[in-house]
Amino acid sequence: MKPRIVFLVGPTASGKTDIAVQVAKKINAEIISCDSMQVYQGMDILTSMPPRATRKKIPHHLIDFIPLGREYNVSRFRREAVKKIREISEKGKTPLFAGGTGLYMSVVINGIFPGGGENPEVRQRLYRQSEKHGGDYLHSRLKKIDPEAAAKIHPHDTRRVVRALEVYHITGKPISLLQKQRKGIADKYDVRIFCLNPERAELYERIDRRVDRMFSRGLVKEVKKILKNRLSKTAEKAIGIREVGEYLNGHISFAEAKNLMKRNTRLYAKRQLTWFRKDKRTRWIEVGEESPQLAAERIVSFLSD
RNA sequence: GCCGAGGUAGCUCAGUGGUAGAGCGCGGCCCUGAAAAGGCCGGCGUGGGGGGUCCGAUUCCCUCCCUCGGCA
Repeated sequence: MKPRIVFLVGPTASGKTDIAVQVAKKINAEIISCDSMQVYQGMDILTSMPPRATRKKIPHHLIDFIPLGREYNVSRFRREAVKKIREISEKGKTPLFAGGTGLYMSVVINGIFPGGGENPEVRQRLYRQSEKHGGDYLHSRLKKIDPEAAAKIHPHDTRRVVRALEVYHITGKPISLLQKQRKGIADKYDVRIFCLNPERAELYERIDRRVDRMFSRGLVKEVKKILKNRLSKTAEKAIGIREVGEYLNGHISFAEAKNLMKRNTRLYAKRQLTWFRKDKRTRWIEVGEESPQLAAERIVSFLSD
């Protein structure tokens, strides 16, 4: 029998943190965070980090361990996650991934393509060219070396066009070819995916409440402190940093900052849901007003299927 | 009460004698080394009510209602 790995995902503010802890207790699991922002240290309020007290009771991994200025990415996450899976399994426990970053989940399950490191110089040069000659210029170059990728990537999606060219520059192979050479864990493990799914209106209310709560818990102060650091490309993109920053430098009002944060979080939640709809193995868990314990019980009951 | 401006998408507003758009919102989607990022698609509408002119009105005319500003 294959060892089991459980993924508990869902849009932001859907209640993952609490439910994950309850599930972990019931199935003797350790939690591996699957969240691109919670890896960073110093963003407790901003990322609604699970409180230290709960992390003490149930071990949480890949969380709160990277300085704000250090670059972090899918590849590092994948490597570390795979290692954690092994370690937790060796202890006879179940790895329970909990978080909202769809790409990170997908890369753990489906693998990452090989040989695609970064080359900052090449990347920078490509972005400069894109600015100078317009987005279509790079896209037409991509068309020549990798028509398959070019057909898939929209010319305006500069980030992906640049990445495809960068990979070709580094490896001499088209990215579309490399991307077919991925090895995931799906065949070695019994992968179970659960996605928390509050009703949309309810989700948006929860998001609003959460943002309000962040402010009352001292978000402004936290962001002020964060902004004293040099931030990695990822960390600086956490929702709230720009909004609160603009408030701090007087460009927008307090109320505007708050509303923008709510709106941006809603848009983010929508994008998350699109990700989660993709994997057809996903079991959708409708959540409402019930307690985390009850939701966890329902999830655990599905595990014996 | 009088004068002026205006009532068009959920919101802010543009436009036209041949039944209407834009931004935001909202919905859907794509995604593999920045992913809380980046990108794509979708108009979702009794054009304030009623009447008139016209082949045809959201557009012109009349009237009523409502909102805002000024004067009383």
